[in-house]
Amino acid sequence: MYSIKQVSTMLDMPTVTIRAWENRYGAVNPLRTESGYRMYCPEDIEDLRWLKEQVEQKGISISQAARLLKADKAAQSKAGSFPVLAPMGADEAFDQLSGQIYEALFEFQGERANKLIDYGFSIYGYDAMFYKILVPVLVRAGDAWQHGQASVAQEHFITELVSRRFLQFFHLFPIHSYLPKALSFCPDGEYHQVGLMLFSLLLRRSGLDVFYLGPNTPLDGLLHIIGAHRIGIVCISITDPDFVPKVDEFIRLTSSHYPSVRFLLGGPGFEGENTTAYPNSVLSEPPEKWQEWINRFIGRVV
DNA sequence: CTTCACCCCAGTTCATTACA
DNA sequence: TGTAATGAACTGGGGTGAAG
Repeated sequence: MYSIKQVSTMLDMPTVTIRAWENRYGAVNPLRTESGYRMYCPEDIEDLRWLKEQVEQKGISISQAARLLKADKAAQSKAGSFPVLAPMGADEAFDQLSGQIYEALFEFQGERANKLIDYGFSIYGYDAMFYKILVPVLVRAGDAWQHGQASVAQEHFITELVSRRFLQFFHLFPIHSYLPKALSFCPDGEYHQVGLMLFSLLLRRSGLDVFYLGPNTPLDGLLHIIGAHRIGIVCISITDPDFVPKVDEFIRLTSSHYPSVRFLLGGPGFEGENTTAYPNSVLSEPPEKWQEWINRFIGRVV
């Protein structure tokens, strides 16, 4: 949860304007502390960001944008808009929603998938949505593609849409300037970014400023970025061991210019022995331990 | 067609009070 | 002491309608 000051900084909006939008148009309805202070959840921040975009980029008046937002939310909450979840355990509910999102995406029903995802965020919050619902969607899409049960187009469509939803959250978390900046990417030719994206999001949520370059990133020019922006940690993910020599060479070159930069290597491409000249940089922890690893890392650098 | 007064909308400022 | 809440008031832009 975030204070109005933090939201103001994140969205580059004066606090008075945020209050005016709430009081005049009911744009958002943040929770309050016992003393009456506003506390904004990620969904409130997303709503404000959406409203700001409508006003600034589409020229819609704030009153009209707020009406659109309310109408959209009312439509989403209408009975029948979403399958009513039968009484069940949390894991079953996660599996069911994850399955519904996957099936919608598999059928290229992007609008429906987005509404299901919005619905999930409003019900379960973002932690559960990431780990219990959206990550399984990505894993299932990857498996289906590998086993020939999904086409390349379907796998790309699913990955693209879910990735966009992930990356929206990059801008929501406050940055702690005392923490090192991170650069994360998959080298050119490597297109599988799911693990990298998840890890980068965790870094971002922990307060690091993350330069997320995504998949298929040419290595030329990265040295300049690392120097110009004083990058402290470089995260590289590959699924294919064939990329290891190229990555090793990049690390060697970067370390010769910037010895203090720390490298973090992840993905199936680094699994197994003797795949890289920098085995100490390989993140061997499973995804569920990544947050603990980051907490330990931050504890060491602060 | 132009001018002017009026109104509405949206953002901002200010004063006051209370909390962290 | 800085931050946040509330409410009133101010400001500027834009739309509208009457009068000339």
